[in-house]
Amino acid sequence: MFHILEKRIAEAISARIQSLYAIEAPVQIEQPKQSSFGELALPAAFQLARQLKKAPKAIAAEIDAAGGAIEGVASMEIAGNGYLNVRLDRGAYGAGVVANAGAVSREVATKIIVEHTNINPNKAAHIGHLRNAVLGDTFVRMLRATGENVEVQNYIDNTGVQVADVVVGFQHLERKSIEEVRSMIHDPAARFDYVCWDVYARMSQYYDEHKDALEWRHATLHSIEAGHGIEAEMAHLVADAIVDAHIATMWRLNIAYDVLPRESEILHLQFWATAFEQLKQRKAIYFEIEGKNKGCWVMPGSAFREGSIEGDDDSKVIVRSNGTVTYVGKDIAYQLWKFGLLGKDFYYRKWHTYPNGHDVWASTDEPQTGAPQFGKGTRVYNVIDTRQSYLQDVVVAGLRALDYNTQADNSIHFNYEMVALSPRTCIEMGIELTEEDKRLPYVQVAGRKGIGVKADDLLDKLIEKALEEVTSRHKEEPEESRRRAATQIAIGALRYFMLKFTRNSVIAFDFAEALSFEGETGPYVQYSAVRARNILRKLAERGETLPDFQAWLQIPTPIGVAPKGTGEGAYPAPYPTDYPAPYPPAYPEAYNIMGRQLAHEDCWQLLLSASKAGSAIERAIASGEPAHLARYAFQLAQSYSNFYHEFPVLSETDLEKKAFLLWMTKYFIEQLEKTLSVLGIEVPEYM
RNA sequence: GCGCUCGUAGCUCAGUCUGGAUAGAGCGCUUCCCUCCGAAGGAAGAGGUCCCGCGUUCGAAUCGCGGCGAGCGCACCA
Repeated sequence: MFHILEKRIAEAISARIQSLYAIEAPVQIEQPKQSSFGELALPAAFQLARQLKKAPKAIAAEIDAAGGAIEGVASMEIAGNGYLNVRLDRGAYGAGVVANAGAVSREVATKIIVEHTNINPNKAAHIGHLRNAVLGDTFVRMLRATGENVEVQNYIDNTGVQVADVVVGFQHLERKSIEEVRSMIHDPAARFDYVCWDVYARMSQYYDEHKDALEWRHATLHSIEAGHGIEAEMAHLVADAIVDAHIATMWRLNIAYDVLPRESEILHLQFWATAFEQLKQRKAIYFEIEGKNKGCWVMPGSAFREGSIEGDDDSKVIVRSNGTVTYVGKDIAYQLWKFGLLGKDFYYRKWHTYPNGHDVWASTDEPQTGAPQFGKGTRVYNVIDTRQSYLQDVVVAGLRALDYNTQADNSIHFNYEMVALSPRTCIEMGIELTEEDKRLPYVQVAGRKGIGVKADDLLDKLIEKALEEVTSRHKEEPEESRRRAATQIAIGALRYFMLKFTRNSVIAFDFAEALSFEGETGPYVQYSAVRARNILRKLAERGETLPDFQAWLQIPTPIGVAPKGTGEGAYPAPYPTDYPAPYPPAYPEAYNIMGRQLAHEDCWQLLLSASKAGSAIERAIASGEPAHLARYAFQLAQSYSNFYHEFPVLSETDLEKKAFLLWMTKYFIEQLEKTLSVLGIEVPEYM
């Protein structure tokens, strides 16, 4: 509804400017600084002031005087130094919202790929990984909410150094046999991902003290690459088990995947060999015959770095002098596959079925039947830490060098800053800090040192605290039900916490802050939905039913776009004049009632805010900031709090008013729940 | 050294892309509000050199240049 008005007003004002000054200008629409200024602000006069050499205020006055009424607009006024502030016609707007005007659905044929999570399968997930997964998952939900077809990929580096190091740790430090590792995996109490966390940290420390131990790593990597030997077997065992652990952890947060492309198949199916041929043929890379990169295939720095001169100083090695490919090389091949440009595909096997019936598939090198089609996207978002910007630039440069410019343009590094730990939280966790560290704003997470907060631990802690809070308020409810509510609250708190910061802000993770359920938090937003639902529940308990407000307003069903303009049809003018309209409304009864009820500021602000859910999602996609949608949810909840305190709905004696307040409550719930579901947050039954 | 990002209230952050109205929110602090649709809430208040300087502009937190301070990158690791 809101975007219809925006468009209509922009067009009308644009036409006025055209006829007044013969200037073709796109009209910008802003939100006024204060709600008392109206609903829309047009800074058009400022832009024209320069061209016309006239005071903005005078121009605004001319534009204001230039035309007749705009449908849906109650008044316009000149404010500040030349703003045109627009007040909407509340009756018309309200009637339009009830009639569900402007609802659109669309079908798309193209596919968007979002790659996120991508955790090394060698230890438990930590809070840094959570930021990645929550950002990625929320962005996926945002895209899907607007009708996009989205495929979620989680890349598994199951053959890399990090997995190898855990294998080395099990063999040489822990002296564990394959059978012992297997039995740990099968014993849920052993918490295999936690075991690996410690083994990895210990092994990293051991390398620091015994450089010759690196031989073990090399031997293990060699075995993994060759695909046989006890090391390779254990590597697969470890990686597969940890992938399962990550899937389980993320599922706790309502995060699921469609496909797991694995590095092992990229190797075995020779993805790189195919990409290598393409890169050589197109001369995107060349064989270096001198300098420090002698004997390597390199991509010149000029390909991916602005202002770089040809020379080997900042060129990037793609194939090492020993003939093995670097990570970036493999990533170029993978990116080509995502766009369907490699001319090769994986085979797939079903990896896991989620409790809701959704399947996640994994790549395999053996032919299988019955798998869906993956890859072949038209746009690709890679949710990756901003520290890898340089490498992502190289990947995109690879596409460009192969003349895949459209795909290069559609390769988006959805970057974000890291999650660190606040010094206070480090101390709480028993991590030793120097005096210098204590004065820093944050301390970096380091998997090699075992410094970090495990995702499952954090979630458990949140659930425990939420359960205390829930129990203190609902002793009468059964344990299972309280635990369910506590879990939903914990997830709401965690997801909101990860989303409230914009992407390029470093999060200094702090337990006290993350465990807070007050103020700008997920639980605050959930609470407003719970309170609204309570009203409807109490209504039913009293034996009353929710009035059919649409029928009350004499708006015909089925829901459709309101007829514009003349109000022809079943509701002839003249309409009652207690809420005068500047033009004949589509639904006179609705127009009157809504106009009357929405005269209350808190009602109007809530309706307006709630009606913007759709455009909030679109704006957040446009800006690439899930944080903006989180903020919208919070503001909508705040708006409801004002409404809630102002209007005791159930005790209202005026029937029209009560019907309106109940409808308002229901509409708010619908819009907030829609927004929360895009944020991946559920609303508990009670809290 | 080069590149990227950041510097806004005591703290944590929005706002900067696209310049415009008295610079916002949450936390913390000070005072209030439960005969209840559960206060995980609400009302009110104190709190700002938008890092500094110069420039562009009718107008700069926002754009440009130069400083200062902080972080992150710049492997034949991933």
